[in-house]
Amino acid sequence: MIPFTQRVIELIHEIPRGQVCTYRQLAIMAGSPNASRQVAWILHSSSAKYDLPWHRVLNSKGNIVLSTEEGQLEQRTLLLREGVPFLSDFQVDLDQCLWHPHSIKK
DNA sequence: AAGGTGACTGATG
DNA sequence: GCATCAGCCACCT
Repeated sequence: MIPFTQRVIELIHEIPRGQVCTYRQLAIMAGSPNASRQVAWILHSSSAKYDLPWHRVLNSKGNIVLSTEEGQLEQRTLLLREGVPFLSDFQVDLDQCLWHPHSIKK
């Protein structure tokens, strides 16, 4: 059985350029709908280690939510460079760029 | 083995 | 829309 963490990491790798995903969505796809905090924890602890496109992961409202200010700025820069549309400085337009891999239920 | 820790989320006032 | 609150869960000490 594939561990939850590895599952999430694989999913993040599948996020296409120019599109984004939410913590919750990843948790759902990884099989634990309510483990969004754990998804965040994974990003926090092993984004560099597994070479993840961590910048394509946002919270449920499409906001950039990082613990550090530098991180926020960096994420915004990376997303802008991929052509992701922003509604405001730190909020992307989920309607336009949310990743739809399969059917996601709410 | 028990308790702590998040880059979270939805409900509520 | 903003602030609080209380669930949530896999991983780390």
